[in-house]
Order: sequence, then structure tokens, then C-alpha cells
Amino acid sequence: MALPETRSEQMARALEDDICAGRALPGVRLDEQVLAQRFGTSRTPVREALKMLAAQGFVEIRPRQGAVVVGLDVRQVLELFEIMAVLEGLCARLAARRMTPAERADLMAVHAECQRLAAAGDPDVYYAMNTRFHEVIYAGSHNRQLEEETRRVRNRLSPYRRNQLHQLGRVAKSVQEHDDVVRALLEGDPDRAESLMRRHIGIQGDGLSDFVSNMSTPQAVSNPQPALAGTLGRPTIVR
Amino acid sequence: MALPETRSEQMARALEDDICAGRALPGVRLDEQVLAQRFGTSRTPVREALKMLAAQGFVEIRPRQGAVVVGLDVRQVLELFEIMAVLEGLCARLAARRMTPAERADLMAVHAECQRLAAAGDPDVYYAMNTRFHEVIYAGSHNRQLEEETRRVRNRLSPYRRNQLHQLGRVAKSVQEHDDVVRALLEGDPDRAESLMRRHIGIQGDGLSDFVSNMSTPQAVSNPQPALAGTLGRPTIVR
DNA sequence: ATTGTCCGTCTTGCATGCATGAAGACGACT
DNA sequence: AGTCGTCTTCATGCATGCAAGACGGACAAT
Repeated sequence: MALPETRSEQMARALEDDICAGRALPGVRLDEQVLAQRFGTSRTPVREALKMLAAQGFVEIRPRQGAVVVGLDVRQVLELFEIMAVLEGLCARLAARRMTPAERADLMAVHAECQRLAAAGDPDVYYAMNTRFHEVIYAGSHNRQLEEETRRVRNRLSPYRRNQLHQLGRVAKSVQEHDDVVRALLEGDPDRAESLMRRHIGIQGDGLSDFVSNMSTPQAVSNPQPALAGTLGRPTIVR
Repeated sequence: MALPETRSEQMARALEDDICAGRALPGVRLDEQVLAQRFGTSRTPVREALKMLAAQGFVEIRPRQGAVVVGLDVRQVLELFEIMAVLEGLCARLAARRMTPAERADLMAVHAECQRLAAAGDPDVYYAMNTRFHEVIYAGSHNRQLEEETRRVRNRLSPYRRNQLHQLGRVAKSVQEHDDVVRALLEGDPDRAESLMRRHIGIQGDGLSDFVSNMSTPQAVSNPQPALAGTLGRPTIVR
């Protein structure tokens, strides 16, 4: 099976992961040669990977000036959240009608885990399970294209969400909202599932002000290029 | 001004246009050398362009086997329509609240043109104006990210929509639905605008059966590779 | 006749090399 | 001293070259 993966694809995935995980912060310069060395290839596959990431909005390539991790300003982040809300809302709507019994069981299991971890109190651990929770719903939509689109937008936002859950009480609120969504899903109520999910994602009400005030956290830089240091493995962050 | 555009970007746009306009049908093989000749470059920028298009879902690159224009089966098309409906719905919702007076005037003007062309009766001419109509609403959302996302999904679907309007009465129905949307927009009713737009895009009710039955029109091929003939300019279609 | 194997050809994936254009340094001039 | 202009340096954009893998055909065996 193991479908052969080209180096450019591997690198694209690795870089996307770096960006999503916050190892490559917005504004960081992505030097072709450095990356080539880091991955042990020539510049060619590096360039192809960067082009792919650029096409998906993860990096920006300014002709003759190199590639940088896209830095979104507050406005753009809010714009993406607006999109995210309807996409996840649609996932929930479709999932409410289409999830199989097995998938519903999965959902409940993951949700229970979320509740447990929320009580435990570590936001980062909860974050991981929270992601799984949403993934289950993406899959439950039985719409592959939607699944991919939603994940892509989610990934683009991820550098800006990491700290969101570190706010006091945000985790508790999150699981509570999950709980409502789960109920609607299990009852098979598409309208309610969609609307609850939209509200869960959307930065309406209290979420907004909190978020914006804490925003610009991951160096909402736009052009500063603290050149991604070439130490193989993980880029060191320059401050 | 004229921001410098690299060849790979030019080619990517040109190829995307070929695909959207139906000049490169799904399943058509995109040979690197042929394209390189056609654009008067080497294979390198061609490859970069193809990688970009692949990242956006327009072409599929099978390692060691080359690139083909993505062929969507009925199911995938319907999946994309589900996405399209909520994205355009969101555009309408936001536009209802955010359009400036100038944009509203624009909307009315384009809508009037649509009505005129609909009466004239040529579906292809109407199609172009219809596209502009929707573009005005994308812009009216004042959400750039949404605008781009929506346009991208629209473009991915375009090979499959071209003939949609050739159905008897479809044009008339389209303008009627536009009319309802316009009214909601001008009245500033976000909920109604969104819901009407969703219905307009969505293939619910009669739309669905008609569409599906006429579907698979643009050679819903998946692997057949009628090798894109190299005649510079436009690819000739093999049957 | 059909199927399986082998081989030739061709395309892709990647490495390397070169020219162009941009950023930064240095010096001259106001 | 500050500003402007030139020059140097370097990274990018693209061309070219080479090796590995895939497709197709021929041939042999059943």
C-alpha cells in the first residue's frame, strides 16, 4: 500500500505542522537553503513545498524576497473565524443526520474524555482532545470535501487559538458548549446542532472582546523576519 | 505598481482558467513538457504551478505518474455544493449588514442586467453576468478570506455548472431567486438573505434531481487520460 | 488465445548551475 | 549629521542534467 510520497509533499506536511504547532511563528522567514539542508535535499523540492503551502494560505511568497509564514492581523483572524463558524456549523448539521451508531458512540466517548480532561485542568492536554472532538464531527458529516476544507481553515487559525483556552474558565465553558452540541447531535436535530456549533466557534458575545484583547499574541508581525534559525530539527525562535 | 508575477504564478492562473472555462476537461493529462513548450519556459515553473493547483484541488498529481485535471464524481460535486451553499449564504448574511450604499447600487445595477439578459435568453451570456452578481455579494461581505474561499470553491465547481443553466427555465428561476435575495439584502435582513442564498445555491428540491440526471456531463472521467494535445493555445479535446 | 514476464522508452523527481533583482553597506554630497 | 546614490552581496527564479520508476509492447509459455 504505502503510497509513495514525494519529498516535496513530506516537507509541505512537516512545515504545515511546524506552523500549526507554533514552532514556526507568523512572520518567520523560511529560507530555501536552510530548509534544504534541514531536510537533506536540494532547493527544488523545498520550493515546491513552499508553493503548495502558499497556495493554501500558510505562507506568503513575495517574488524575489522569499517566503514567510503568513501573519494574520486581528481583522483577518476574525474573518477566518466567521468562515470557521459556518463550516463547523455545517459539519454539525450534517453530522446530526448522518452519523452512524458507531460514530455516535465515538462522539460520546471523546466527549467524555474531554469532560474528564477539562476537570483535570491542563488546557494543553484538553486542547488535543478538543481537536479530536471536532474531528469526529467533521467525519460525521460524511462529506470529505467539507472535512478537508474545515480542517484547513482550522489549521490556518491554529497559531492564534493555542492560548485561547488558557483563559480562566474558557475550558469549562468549552466543554459545556460541547455538551449542548452533543445533545443536539444525538437527538438528530440538525438546526440546533448547527446553530449551537456556530455559536461555539463564533467569537460572539464575551468570546470576542476577550479574544481580541489577548490577540496579537503570537507576534502578530507582518513583515519582521526573524530569520528562522537553521538549527536542524526545530527552528529556534528569535525575539 | 504592477507587482511582479513569477511565471509559475502566471501559469497557475492560466491553467486554473483553462479548467474553470472548460478548456481543460476533468481527466485530461497535463504533461509537463507540453506545458513548458506552450508557455515557453522550462519544466521547473510548470511543476511549481501544478503543485499549487494540486494544493488547491484543481489537479491531482500522482507521484511518478503525472498530473491530471481533477475529475469529481457526482458525490463529490454534491459535497462541494453543500459547502458552497453555506459559504455563499454567509456572504449574503454579512453583505446584508455591511454593504455600503455604493455597493448596494452596484448590486441593483448588476441584478438589473441579469434580468435583462435573462429575458434575452442566451444562457451563456447570462452565466457571465450571474457570476458578476455573486461576486458583488462576495465583496459586499467585506470579508476577504471568505471572498477568496468562496471563489475557490466556485471555481472548482465551475466545470460542472456550465450546462446547468441550459436547462429549460433554469435561467428564469435563477433571476427570480436573485430577486428575492436582493430584496433581503437591501432590506438588511441577514437571516433571510442567508437562507434564501443557501436555497439558491443548494441543490435542494427540484434542482437536485435535474442536476444529478444531467450530471457527469463533462466527461465525469476519473482516470481516462485523453492526453492534452499540445497545440499551443488551447488544448484540443479528445473524445 | 491468453497470461505472465522481460525489456525498452519515456516521464517524472530531484540535483545543480547560472542570471536577475533585492537588501544592505559604504561613501559622497548637501 | 542626515540623506541620497552606488556598489556589493546574496537569495531567488528559472534552465538544464541525470537517475529511478512507470507504462507499453514483444515474446514466450501454458
